[in-house]
Amino acid sequence: MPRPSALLWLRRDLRLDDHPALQRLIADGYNPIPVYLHAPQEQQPWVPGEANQWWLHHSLSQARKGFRRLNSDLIIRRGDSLDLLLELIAQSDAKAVYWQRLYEPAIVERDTHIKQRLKERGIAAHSCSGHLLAEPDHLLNKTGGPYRVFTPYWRVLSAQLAQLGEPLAAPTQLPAVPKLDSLNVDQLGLLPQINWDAEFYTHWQPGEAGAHEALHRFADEALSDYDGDRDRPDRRGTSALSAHLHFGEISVRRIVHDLAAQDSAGPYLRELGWRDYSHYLLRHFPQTTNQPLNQRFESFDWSEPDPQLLSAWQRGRTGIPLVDAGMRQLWQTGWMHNRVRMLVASFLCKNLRYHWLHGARWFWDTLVDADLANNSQGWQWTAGTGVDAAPYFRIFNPVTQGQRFDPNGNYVRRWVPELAGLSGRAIHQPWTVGGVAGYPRPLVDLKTSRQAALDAFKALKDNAQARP
DNA sequence: TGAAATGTTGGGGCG
DNA sequence: ACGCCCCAACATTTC
Repeated sequence: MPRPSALLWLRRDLRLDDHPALQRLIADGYNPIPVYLHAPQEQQPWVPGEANQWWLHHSLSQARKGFRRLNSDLIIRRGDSLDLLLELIAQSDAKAVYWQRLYEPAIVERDTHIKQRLKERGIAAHSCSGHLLAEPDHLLNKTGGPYRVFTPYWRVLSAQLAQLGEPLAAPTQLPAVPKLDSLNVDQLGLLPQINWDAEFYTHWQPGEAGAHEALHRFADEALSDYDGDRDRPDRRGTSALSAHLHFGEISVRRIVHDLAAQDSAGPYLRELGWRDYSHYLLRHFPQTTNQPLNQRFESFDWSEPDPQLLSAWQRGRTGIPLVDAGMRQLWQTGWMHNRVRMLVASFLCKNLRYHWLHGARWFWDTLVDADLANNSQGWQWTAGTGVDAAPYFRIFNPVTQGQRFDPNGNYVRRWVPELAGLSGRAIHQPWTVGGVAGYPRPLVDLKTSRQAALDAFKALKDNAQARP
């Protein structure tokens, strides 16, 4: 008797290597039918943005090639996930569905509902771990609540890394899938309508092969100097694995496994810990995609955004070189160096005093690695409204930061070519040499806007004390 | 995973 | 020789 089939419902686990859901499906005696169900509407109100979709298009194409190379396929459909699953089950006589768990609130709710509906119909539904280093529900402090500070959380998580287990090898062959209708990736309409992504292609190689290439590049060229170079936007000191990780083209366990042998891996593993922590926090505080975790900030006096100022920030025309360099790098490549992300965020939330959601929404649309957990926690961290967040008074000075982390001005020079002629010292403060034709004067004064932010935060604090 | 203001210290110039 | 001032360098405090 032939083996029965089961659906392998791929979502953001577009890989063959170290794929627990795939391996468990096979171990349970099924033939996998890999499917991708396009249903962005189910992620309201955070429907994936443009840059994210660009990456998804290419990641899906690569994943489909990967499965076909093993004699399998990836069936692509669009609609309502539950309807599509039931339809596929009827058409293929599949007996079970396997998938890898995700932690965004809307997806958790959907998956819970789907699991229940499938079980009612006698279809086995198995959600597997694999996206994170640890299941958020399994790490709690002594009082049974979630860790609200990163360091104790990381102490516990990092102690568990030794017991992560070996990554599961990719299959070398898969059974053919039955004849089923499938869309082409093109038919999902994921690529932008305007020619905005042209430069993306020179920076990124979406897909599992590109993910492993990036890991090797990082391990060979950057990991040993990571502790110092990760803060240098003028160098290739970071892993640039974020988008690959977001789409599950490589598993975080694979990364830890391949890097942990190197003595210098510690600081990078800690950054992976921050990734897990963001997902952990989102799982335990699902409202933080739209609301401040620290409720005191509900009544904070954010400024009403001036559309022109907001647009200047978005497109890198603020007159602050390092801020503009970062925002242009984002617009042109779909990515921004992490230190510069903190800095442009600090500028928006503190110097302009705009609500962090304005920044979070822009990042959501323009980052190829846009990830709801990382994005929400990152913005709340900078705004000072989150868990273990930067205190309100920690306001970056983009001039000082530029002199410290882009000392020769090469990063600014690359992304703000109007300033290329200035020296390393003047390039972070062109107004001190009379400005540069074609480049705006600073839209806000760093000193006075900083003071205004401090005053606003102080008012919030006094207000809180006034009504205990 | 800050910055700026304020405080302290110690060497050197100078009367 | 000594006190005084200046100021850089560093440390501490405050937001």
